[in-house]
Amino acid sequence: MSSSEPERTRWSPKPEQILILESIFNSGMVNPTKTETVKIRSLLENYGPVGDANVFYWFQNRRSRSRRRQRLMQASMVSASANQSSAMTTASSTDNSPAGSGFSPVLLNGAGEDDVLLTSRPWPSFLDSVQHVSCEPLLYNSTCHYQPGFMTIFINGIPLDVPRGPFDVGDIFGPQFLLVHSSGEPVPMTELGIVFQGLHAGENYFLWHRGVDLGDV
Amino acid sequence: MSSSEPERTRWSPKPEQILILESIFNSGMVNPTKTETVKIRSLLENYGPVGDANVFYWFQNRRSRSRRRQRLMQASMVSASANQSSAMTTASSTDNSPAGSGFSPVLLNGAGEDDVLLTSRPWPSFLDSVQHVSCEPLLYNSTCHYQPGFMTIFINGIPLDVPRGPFDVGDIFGPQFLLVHSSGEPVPMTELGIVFQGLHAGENYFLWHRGVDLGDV
DNA sequence: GAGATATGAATGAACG
DNA sequence: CGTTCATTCATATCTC
Repeated sequence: MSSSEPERTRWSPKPEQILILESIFNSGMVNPTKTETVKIRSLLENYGPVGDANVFYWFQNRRSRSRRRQRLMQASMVSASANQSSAMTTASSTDNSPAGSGFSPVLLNGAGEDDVLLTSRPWPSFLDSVQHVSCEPLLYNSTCHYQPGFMTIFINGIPLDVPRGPFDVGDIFGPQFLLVHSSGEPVPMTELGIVFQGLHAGENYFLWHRGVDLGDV
Repeated sequence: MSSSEPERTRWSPKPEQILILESIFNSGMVNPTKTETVKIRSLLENYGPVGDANVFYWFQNRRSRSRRRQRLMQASMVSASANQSSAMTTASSTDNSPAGSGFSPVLLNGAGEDDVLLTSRPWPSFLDSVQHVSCEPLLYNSTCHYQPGFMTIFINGIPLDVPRGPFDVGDIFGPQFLLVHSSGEPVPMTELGIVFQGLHAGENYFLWHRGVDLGDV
């Protein structure tokens, strides 16, 4: 009977899997090839059942929604010139970063140690010693303490307001950190630790602890 | 402390905003473009803070749930269609309550039924003696027997194809019925029962039995 | 004020 | 790739 077990369950990525996927995406690999997809899948399998299609769809959706959000944001910016007061409003979520939902630092290694995926990119063992800094476009800050001249970034999912323009890295993050763009390029700063260009909304950075060697990844 | 409790509050549309959204949806614009979404958003902002994403989600959910309801309704109606000949020519002022299937005949007034909610209208007791005619925009006709020149309407959840243009009411529904728009206005027709303007996709009508007095609601 | 319902938000899957 | 569908999660609202 009727045994056609409906059982249609769609894939629900585990937190660890999401973290891996986000890390990969934010590292710049936004559109993995078939081969890379398979590698990623095998990495994810250490944390639960997952298929290549799931990985494929995940990246497809991630790209799509990332762009859509940017588009919507621009559109709303255009008409935002009208009403000052309440300005940016509600809606929700930027993206991921389930702040405080039992996430820990960064950890990426853990399981599939051997043969880490991303051979082509500066991806890392030093990952577990850095902080992930995500500069969300500040689209939806319904809750916030937003104030002009500042932007909200997320460090490992925890929000923090920083100046939009130049600022002192040591002042904000502590003297032991450098900022590295997700591309691998360090953010230019003076020897006094002043970043002139500020952080770019929508980009991802890493807070790199000076003690770690970046050269040999 | 410090508990910057994210305090994620989700958008709660104001009654005026819901009315606007419902009006737009019922006028046939069930899937606004991005540009239209932005315009709608700015319209809604006159009554409270709202973002593009809210509008986007609202329409997406509205479509989805409208469809789901139609599906469920049809499904539960199927069971009831066992005997009775063809249909609706019998003004079912009598309800046959389908044993505990949750749904019964028409009743629209009941709870916060979906399409109604415009409380300001002359909404009446004679409702339970009429047939609910919903003109869904025929968006999703994957299943259907759709053919050009016709549109699908739902009478108490049962689909029926009618011409898009003028048609003879008596011919389609039987001589004892009039069509009344959900606003309470009868649909204009000649004394021969010909409706010239046809039915408007997305609108809701009632098949009104001529024996019932419309005057005193 | 606990449970049921309504609904905003999110997202996996898939279509065109 | 943009868009849409279906399902699920989370929370607001309602009811007893």
